[in-house]
Amino acid sequence: MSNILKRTHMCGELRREDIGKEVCLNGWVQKSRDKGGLVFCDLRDRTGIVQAIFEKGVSSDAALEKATTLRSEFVVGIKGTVKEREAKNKDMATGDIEIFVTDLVIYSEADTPPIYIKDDDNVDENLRLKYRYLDLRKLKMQQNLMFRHKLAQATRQYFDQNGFVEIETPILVNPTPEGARDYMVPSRVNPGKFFALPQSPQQFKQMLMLSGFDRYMQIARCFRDEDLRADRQPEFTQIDLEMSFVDVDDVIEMLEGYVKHVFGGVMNHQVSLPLQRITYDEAMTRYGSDKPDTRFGFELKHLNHVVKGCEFSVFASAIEAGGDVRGININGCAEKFGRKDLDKFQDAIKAYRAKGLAWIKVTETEVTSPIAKFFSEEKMKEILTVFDAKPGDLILMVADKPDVVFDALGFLRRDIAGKLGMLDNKQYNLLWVTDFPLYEYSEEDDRYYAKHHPFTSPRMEDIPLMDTNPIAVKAKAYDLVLNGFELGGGSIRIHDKDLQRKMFKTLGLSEEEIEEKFGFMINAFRYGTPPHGGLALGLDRLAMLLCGAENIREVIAFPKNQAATCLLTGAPGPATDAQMNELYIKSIASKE
RNA sequence: GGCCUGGUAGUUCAGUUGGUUAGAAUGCCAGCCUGUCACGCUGGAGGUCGACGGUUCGAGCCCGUUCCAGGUCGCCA
Repeated sequence: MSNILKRTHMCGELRREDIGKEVCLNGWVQKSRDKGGLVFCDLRDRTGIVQAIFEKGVSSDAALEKATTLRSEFVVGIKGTVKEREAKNKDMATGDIEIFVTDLVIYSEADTPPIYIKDDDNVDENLRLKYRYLDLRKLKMQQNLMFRHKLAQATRQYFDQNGFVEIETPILVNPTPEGARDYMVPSRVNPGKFFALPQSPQQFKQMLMLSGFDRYMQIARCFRDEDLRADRQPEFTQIDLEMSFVDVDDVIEMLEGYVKHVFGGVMNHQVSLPLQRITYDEAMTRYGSDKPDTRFGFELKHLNHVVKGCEFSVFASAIEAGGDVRGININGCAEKFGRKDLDKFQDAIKAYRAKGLAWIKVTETEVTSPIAKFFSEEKMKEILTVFDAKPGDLILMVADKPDVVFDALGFLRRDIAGKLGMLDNKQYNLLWVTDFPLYEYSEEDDRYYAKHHPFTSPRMEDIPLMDTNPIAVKAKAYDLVLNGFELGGGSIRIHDKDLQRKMFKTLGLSEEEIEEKFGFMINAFRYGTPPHGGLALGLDRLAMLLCGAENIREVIAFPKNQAATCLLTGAPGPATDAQMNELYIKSIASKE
């Protein structure tokens, strides 16, 4: 006969209405308090915690005796009666009731765990990942993963209701020459050849459009062998979708419906549509970022026309070299930040290759600035006018190459807003950034790369510029941004074989490379291709932001650490000589 | 690859100008306790101060090297 108690309820669900019921619960001992003959035991499962009580006369002698041996994380089953508490606990959801236990089964005992099973411990990440199975016992982690489940359910529901078909695409794919580093998988039956794990299902979903599936979606695992960040894992999950016979507005409209559905459904937050749209150029000039956080101001101002040819050589020479002078007005903070703070700001933006930070403090009576001596009173007034400066304001300026200026100021405005407590995490500022450049230029490699990916369609009117002025070509590409985080991005794709070939050529691919890597695609376009486009959203990142978590590991059950290893299992591990031989891999190149 | 922060008891941390036997809280162990819920009381165990080297009469502390972790820049079509 089984000694497993048949569960009647979950721990965290019991309430006043259940008083009088006979219940069976299974779970982990959160904490046991032996008062000497009277034993309190907090029992935990994924729904919450409930107090059980063992007392002479109520509990069997055997149960009472076993109860005194209970320690944290023992796994037990109890049978008993729900009663109203003598002493209620307002801080517990189940605080009005407790279980008077008649019978106790100890399924397994537990050593003292190396980490505490409670939400607010700030134990080392190392230990959390090594003992992930314990870390995941925390109610917070369980709630995060259950939230993620709901998010995925809501996602499937919405796209199903809108006629999307969920289709799985391969995990073993062809290595790609462009883009992120691939995770490589050697092929045993094809000596010397390799699969890659997909960075995204991009080409397969486009093939599905060619096949006529019309609307596709997939919650797809993707892999990129790049360095990790707080919001970046080497394997991650995308909500991937593609639609036929659409242009930019159609995809955006479909996604806005999704955003409303999800925020309403899992967050109980009403999103008003349509969402704000700004162009890439506007995002950069106003916020210094292609994923602007619009929960606060501090917008960038352009100063070139005012300070061009001025005596302050840093400004003048930056402009002469084709660069920019821009700044932000930190309203009312002239007194808030002292010399030390300003030095720290300057150090911080050096990470973005900025060389220095110029500042102006405005008070009722005077203007203080280390660069004031370079400007006439008149000029200074002009500068202040650009920033609409008022007494008490602090103005920060950077002069450098345009991208350095944007990066530095984009960082500063958000960093300072954070320091000033202006980042309200209950506020959800969603917006679209549109009209991205099709290309970006790499000085290092002296060539153009696709800013999004090489299947992105340029705006029709910009096609002639692909040969003459590539950097000016705008793409039918769009990103969805939430509070300064890129939730996802997409584009209308090229569906014309000649245009696709032209695109590859402008990226510097040879005929042979085009044929080898993308020949199937250009060939496929010959047989009737619907205009199509789509988008991919980062499910992990979305879950993270909606949970209010600051790290993506908080919403992934078994994440990798910063070195892209799994501390729980030790992956990646070595292969045996026999395995290596079978895969025709001779030796490991030394890392020099 | 660069930069920043950190590494001291099972855990989270403190550790002054370099100076006796390295502390606290919590956890753990034993005993007591019938209304606790951060239970309480009494007692106890628990340390290669990340590692190696150097300076010094003397190093947790200073110097060098290195390892590990987190954050970040580059990178992430």
